[in-house]
Amino acid sequence: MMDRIAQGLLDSWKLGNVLAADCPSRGVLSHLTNRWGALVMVALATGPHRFAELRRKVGGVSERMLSQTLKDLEADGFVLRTAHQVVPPHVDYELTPLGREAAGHVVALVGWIEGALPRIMAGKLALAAE
Amino acid sequence: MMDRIAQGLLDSWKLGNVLAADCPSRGVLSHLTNRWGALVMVALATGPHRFAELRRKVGGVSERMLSQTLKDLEADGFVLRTAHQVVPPHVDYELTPLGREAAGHVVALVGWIEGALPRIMAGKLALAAE
DNA sequence: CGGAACACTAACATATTTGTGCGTACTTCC
DNA sequence: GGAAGTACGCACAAATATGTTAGTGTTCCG
Repeated sequence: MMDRIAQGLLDSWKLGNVLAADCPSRGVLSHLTNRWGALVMVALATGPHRFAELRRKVGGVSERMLSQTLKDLEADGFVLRTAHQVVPPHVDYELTPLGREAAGHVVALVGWIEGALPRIMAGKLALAAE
Repeated sequence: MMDRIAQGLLDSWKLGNVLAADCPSRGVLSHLTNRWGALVMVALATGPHRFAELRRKVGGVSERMLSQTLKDLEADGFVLRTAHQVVPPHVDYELTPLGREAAGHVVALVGWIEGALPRIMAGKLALAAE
């Protein structure tokens, strides 16, 4: 059933594309799926955040990586950066409409992983025990 | 609207988890989202494949990376490896039921990217032109 | 009989990603 | 007055990811 759905999607989208080494979608995919991209999207899915706020929310990210990641996502048009010209700097990051669509899928994937985690871990234990 | 949905999912799943640096889901996420993991899942979504067949289908992957990726996905319980004991080796890879669930989300994300690519590229051009 | 295909693996070299520490120009809090 | 917070950029180091090459043992093909 899932196979039929997947096959249908593959056919309708002519999904040979990403599988081709030189498709531009590879770049976008990597921004959304590298170590921090997905996490930032998840964090932003709940609304606008300031830089330091994001940094605290996404556990383990360094300032450097966060700004890098945000820059990539901004360049892809997923994130809107708004800098208020005040003296202690104040910058807001939020998802664009396009970003919200992307975030929906990322959140779905991440959410599924979390939900399936018990089953995944159980499978790992079974393999390890054999 | 999307925000409300995302917020709801986040709350119901207590999604602080992935955002926490030490959640095991981080590992699974990285296997599904690193350079080749997602592509292999997409390729396998259409049915079982042999090693060399996958290698040809996923553009640009080296033998080393492919076997590494497959091993990771197998360890997560997403891929089932079946080795037929014949003399020119013959090994089949296919998604497990769990893997099919995961692949559904990955295919959805990748598919969306391909569909949204025109809009994404248009946005990039607009930014570059300014 | 030479060569390709199969499904890998080990060793090594390189590329890319990520982290760390420092500096900024100012303000607010104690 | 000293410390901390703000949103980064830069240079350098370390870690990780990826690629390259060569090799395995057999069988089929020309």
